[in-house]
Amino acid sequence: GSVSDMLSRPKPWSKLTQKGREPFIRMQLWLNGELGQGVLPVQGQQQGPVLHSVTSLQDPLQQGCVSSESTPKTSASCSPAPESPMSSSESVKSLTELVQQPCPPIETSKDGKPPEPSDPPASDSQPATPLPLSGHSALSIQELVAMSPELDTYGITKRVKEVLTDNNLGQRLFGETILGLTQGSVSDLLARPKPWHKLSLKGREPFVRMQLWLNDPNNVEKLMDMKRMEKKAYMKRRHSSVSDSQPCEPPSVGIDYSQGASPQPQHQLKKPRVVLAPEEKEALKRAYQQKPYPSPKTIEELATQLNLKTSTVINWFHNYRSRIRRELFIEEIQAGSQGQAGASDSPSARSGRAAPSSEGDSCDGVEASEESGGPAAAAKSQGGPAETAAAPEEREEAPRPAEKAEPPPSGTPVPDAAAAAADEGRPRAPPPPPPPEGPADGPGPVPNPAAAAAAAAPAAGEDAATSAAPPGEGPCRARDGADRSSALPSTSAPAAVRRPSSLQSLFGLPEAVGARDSRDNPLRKKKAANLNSIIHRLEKAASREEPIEWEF
DNA sequence: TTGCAGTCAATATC
DNA sequence: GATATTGACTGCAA
Repeated sequence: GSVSDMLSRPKPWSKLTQKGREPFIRMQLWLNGELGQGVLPVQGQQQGPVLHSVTSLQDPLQQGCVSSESTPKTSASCSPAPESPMSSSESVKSLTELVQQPCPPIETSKDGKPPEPSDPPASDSQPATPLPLSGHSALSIQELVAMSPELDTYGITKRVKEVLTDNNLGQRLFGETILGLTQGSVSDLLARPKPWHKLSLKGREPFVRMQLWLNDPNNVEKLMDMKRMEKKAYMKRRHSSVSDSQPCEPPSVGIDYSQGASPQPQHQLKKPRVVLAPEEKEALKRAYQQKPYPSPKTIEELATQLNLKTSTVINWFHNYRSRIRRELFIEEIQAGSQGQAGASDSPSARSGRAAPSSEGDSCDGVEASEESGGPAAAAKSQGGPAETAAAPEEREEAPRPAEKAEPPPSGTPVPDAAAAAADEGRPRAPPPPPPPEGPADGPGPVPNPAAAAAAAAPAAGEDAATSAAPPGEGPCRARDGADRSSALPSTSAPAAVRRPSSLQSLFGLPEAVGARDSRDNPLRKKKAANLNSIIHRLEKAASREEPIEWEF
């Protein structure tokens, strides 16, 4: 009966208690083959050990995150190769060790990368899988991910960034060597980590890897070695190619996809990257504001009017929604941590980030923030409607320059921002032909895309929506204050509740939540008001469209 | 079929 | 040269 219930109505990980997670861990182990023996000791003596191990496993990861170093526990060599039929308890145990060891299990050798077998030590058995994981460690990672306690993704990335920066290590090297990801992904991950509970198993993997890496006392040295080796290899390549007077190919490790065949095809295969013009983006954003989930027909129209492929429009919406969502997460986290510790820690990290980084986008985030009203819900409800709701809020952000990043660009718009700002400012967006900017920029591929888009976008009725954002501006963090409470849920709330102690230190956002708000009170009030209107509109929209549980 | 999470990889910026 | 941004793609789930 329990099984049936569990299989048909599994609770989300974050809602489970330690005990409640156990069955899932078992299932995961089973799926991984670790419990294949079919002799899973349900109850009985074994149960004890199993549980014990499982629980104990939490520490390694957490510790690290906290700053442990405490017990580098250098357990012998890493060779607890699971694989072999071992009892679940054993397997778990081995994992624990794995994490604790100053292990550096992950190494990469992505294609031509010179990575050399750098530290053959760790890799015992199995040849590495395509990814940087070495043999069994790949398996272990997955298991670790499955059983890992909630990790402070923000804290982890923060530390990683610090370590990388302090040691002058690049994201590319780190990503390819430690995470098995490309530079762009690493950058994105470090800049916009999603909260643990919002991550899928796969999405958690990089964080577990990072945590393991942070726990490795020799992490930096190892990377440095890699760096050196890479340099050497590069020099060698260069030398040889030069001496051979051969036009050396791009340093890109000469991936030979082209092998065998002529290198030509490669070029042809390359699709030129589509780069949307600012006007086009504006138009799309505007359309998004009115309808975050446009119908195929609308997409079609948009594509036509903007002279883009429908797939491009579709992709754009997907990406935009998802990125806005992420911005939201970050804001929540940052807000949380800010409140708590002021800037202390890593000045660079947070502040730097917040401001400059995604500027325009962060602003998007901003918009996102406003979504907050819904967003919270959105986040919570996973996408769906909530977002829709949120969306309306979106106002175009003022893309570009720094200032906007700043706090109170509100009243006074900035050049381009102006347009956008205008929109917001100008209540009821619909009235005024939305795209004043179009012209400004000059000859856009599309005559008046924005307008077109706007037009295209149904939305109609709730123009209100558009206007949504009152003078709000305060793009980023709008929601903070007000919404925070509700929004936060995901990220911190649950966590905090669950494991206060560790989490606290890990996540660094204690109950301070409320406290920090004090900072920009004025703004917050405004935003709060903003939220109200947003909520109002959302509810309206809700009634009209889909049923949702609006939780504000 | 649709939406989303994760990524890649080409570009843009710094 | 390193990092940030972003359009596109893959795989999965509902």
